[in-house]
Amino acid sequence: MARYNPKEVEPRWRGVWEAGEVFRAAPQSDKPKYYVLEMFPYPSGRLHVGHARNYAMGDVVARFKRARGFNVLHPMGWDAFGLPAENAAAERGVDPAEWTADNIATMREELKRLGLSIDWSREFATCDPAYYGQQQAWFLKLWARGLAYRKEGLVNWDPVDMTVLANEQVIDGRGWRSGAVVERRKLTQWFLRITDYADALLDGLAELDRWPDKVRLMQENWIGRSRGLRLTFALAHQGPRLPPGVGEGVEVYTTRPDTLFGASFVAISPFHPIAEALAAGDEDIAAFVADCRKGGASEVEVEAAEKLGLDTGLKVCHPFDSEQQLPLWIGNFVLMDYGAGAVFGCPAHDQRDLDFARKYGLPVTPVVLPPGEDPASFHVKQEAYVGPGRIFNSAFLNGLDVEAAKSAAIARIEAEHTGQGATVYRLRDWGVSRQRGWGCPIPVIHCHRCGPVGVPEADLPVRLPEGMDFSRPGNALARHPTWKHAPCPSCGGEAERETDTFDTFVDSSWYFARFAAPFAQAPIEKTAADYWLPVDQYIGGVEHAVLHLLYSRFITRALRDEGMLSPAEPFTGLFTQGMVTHETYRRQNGDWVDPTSVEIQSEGTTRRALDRVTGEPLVIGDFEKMSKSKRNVVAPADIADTYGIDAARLFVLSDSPPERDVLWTNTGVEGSWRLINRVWTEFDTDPGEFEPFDIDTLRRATHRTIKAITDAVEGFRFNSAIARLYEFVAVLRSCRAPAGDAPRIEARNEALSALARLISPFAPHLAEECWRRLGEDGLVTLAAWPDYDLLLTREDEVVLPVQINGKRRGEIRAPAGASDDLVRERVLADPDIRLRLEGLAVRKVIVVKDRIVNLVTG
RNA sequence: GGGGACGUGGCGGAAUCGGUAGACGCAGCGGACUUAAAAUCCGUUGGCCGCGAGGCCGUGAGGGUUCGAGUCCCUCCGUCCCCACCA
Repeated sequence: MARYNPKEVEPRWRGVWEAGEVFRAAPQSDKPKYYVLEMFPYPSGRLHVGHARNYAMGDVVARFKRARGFNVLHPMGWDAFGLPAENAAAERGVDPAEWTADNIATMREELKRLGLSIDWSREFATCDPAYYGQQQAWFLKLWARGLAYRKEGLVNWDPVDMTVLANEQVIDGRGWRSGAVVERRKLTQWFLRITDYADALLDGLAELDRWPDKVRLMQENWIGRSRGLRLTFALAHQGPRLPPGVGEGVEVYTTRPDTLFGASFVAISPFHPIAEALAAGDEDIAAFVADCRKGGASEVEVEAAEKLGLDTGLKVCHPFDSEQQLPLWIGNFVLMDYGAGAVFGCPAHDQRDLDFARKYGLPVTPVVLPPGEDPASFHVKQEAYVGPGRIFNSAFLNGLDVEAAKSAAIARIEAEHTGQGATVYRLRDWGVSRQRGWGCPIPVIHCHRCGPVGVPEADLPVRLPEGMDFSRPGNALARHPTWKHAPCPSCGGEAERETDTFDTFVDSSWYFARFAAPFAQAPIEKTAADYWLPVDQYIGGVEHAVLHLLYSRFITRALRDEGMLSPAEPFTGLFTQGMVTHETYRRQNGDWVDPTSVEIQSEGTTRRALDRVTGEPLVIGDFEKMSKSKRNVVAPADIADTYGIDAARLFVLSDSPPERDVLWTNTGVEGSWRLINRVWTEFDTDPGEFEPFDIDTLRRATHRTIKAITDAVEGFRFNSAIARLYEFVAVLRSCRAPAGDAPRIEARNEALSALARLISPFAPHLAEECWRRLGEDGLVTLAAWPDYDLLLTREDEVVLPVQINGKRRGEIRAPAGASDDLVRERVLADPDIRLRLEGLAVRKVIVVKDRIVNLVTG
């Protein structure tokens, strides 16, 4: 009997798996297919236990499905373009390609040590020209179909890093890396027409019934479909003529056409063409517009920013009454890129308009009468009324309810041809240009004569050049001395390459399709993709709930419409897992301390932390997401040496339900390590040690455990599944068969055989070792999942708690499935119960079959 | 400001259909083994009262529905997440 030694066992079995190529997905098969995928990692350099948890979850699913008879695809790749590589290049002078390749090499080894059942033959990185070249190919197809276009748009510009930032890279109005205040700048950018798919993406959510409701709701809100009216307020030709370039009217969008008679002003964005035209001829307006543009678009600034406006002096005509004129304001709160870039203000029924009106002394005319209010006395004071009611003060709309009035107002405007009903989305087209050197080049050449021309397919991939200079901020690709010079593919004349690269979200919006045939000569090999897609189970962090998951859904639909693949949705099942957190420790001076240099002392239930070396007392902080800055990162390798990878896998899966955060503790890992040793002990016991046991009891426990764990894994309740393993091992240690007792040995072997297979998805190395110890020839990894006998999972006799008026007062035994009459008889005959019922009249007896009995007294 | 989720012992959590609240793990306490420690094993561990049998209370707070509520409904408190000047 030898102590289980993971340091020896784990690498040995990984060698066996690798030599046998047991995780290679068959290109086709009689078995049903199952595609399980975890969001691929950015090669940041080191794996931490948060990665381990994510991939362990996918691995449990992959191993389980394989055992259940599926042809499983479980691949791995690298989301390898992005800023950290450029930062490393700037700080240390390394080549981003080399830095990335080194990190991949390190992390690949670390991932392999986790014992994941991955088909490594399909591995690729998004920075491989073979991958990004295919991305360029499909981009050109989308462009040809009009799904990509160039447009001058407002972007977040980091003036220090000299690049566009995505909204999520702007934190409190500052660039996430430079800390510089982000500016709004007009820049010509490439966009993908995701808004063409807004309806499809919204409606498609209804079918994603294996997605968390939360994520579906977030996407729904992000797309933000609203129905309303676009209408034009004609400019009044008053006094002096309209300034040049202003046009004849102001188009606005509203979801409340029912309140048009309550309008008291129209406001345009500082970025509106009319504002720009006016600014050209008026210093005050120019100053105001410039001031507005300076303000950051960040949440905090917006929250704090005052609603500011400037009266242009121009007037517009009310659409229903051209006699009535409204002032035209410029408002700092009006967004240029939503709706029409202009609004009409109805202060009585919109809080923001009300605040604005009060500030600038504009009229407040209520037009919706709340139920029970008197039209003569109803006034809006400091709070706008946004509820339902009857329309009044509104000519032909009077007396209608809000919804009817909306329809009536739209109908009238449409009849007069001054506007029409419209659907507007919060979703904007996806700006994919980035002024970065370490990304996928946008495969376009700008010709002085022909304009932008796609690089011919034969010339793809457009490779990144070597020797880019990352030592200065800005776009290293654009300042490469020779790269951008290329002849026009169309006329052969002098031309320049596009120097922007794609947003890395483009790279990750189709990689799951590439895994079907990762080295094909086309972006997607349709036969392979149609076999494997959609991904049956996708697993990753909830932080990608909108962007990555929405972009992937969009690109999948766009490529489908291009005929490149068949399914509309890329991921039929989605699971968003929680993070791994760790307690934090700080010195008295505030410095963070690495957990490995902390010694925890316990006195009763109080804990103290001391520096392991100096003995200095430390402050114990909260559990927080593992991060370098707080020095609370734990790497799987740190645990592997002491307890083995299986213990780490078991712990990260057992501590919390998968969607919630795990609190990483060393003592917790020790608990998992204990389980591993207990399991191994059961396979390695001396036949001389035995405990007398009832065969039926053990068999029932075995079959009940198989059922419970099967159901738990199907339902992503890995923590509950592992709890059942603990219980089962406790049963096994009290059921040891004496030598020569064939029936008991058989029952025990049945139990051990099941245990090895049940624990295999969680602790695969241990399971193999146990399987071999059982004398089985093949790999437990390739063994079929154990079946259970439903009869054995049920009890013959059940214990029924007996309640009197809902309080538990005793229990009786009854055969399983006993009739209500029999149960009632037994309860009323039970001496304990009779004693308690003394002096009480039983008015009603409620029997819930095989569960509970409740006696109601009068 | 809008939307959503959650709240159960000292801690992580279980109870998936409205039916024995606290499975399983961690920490704690007591014991066995040991010269001793570690490891391992056994027992115990929601609170209060009681020598005991047992009783009472208990799932953030308050109400409601029900024979029966951690679970359903309403109000409130707290925590977390997402979006945010979206017209």
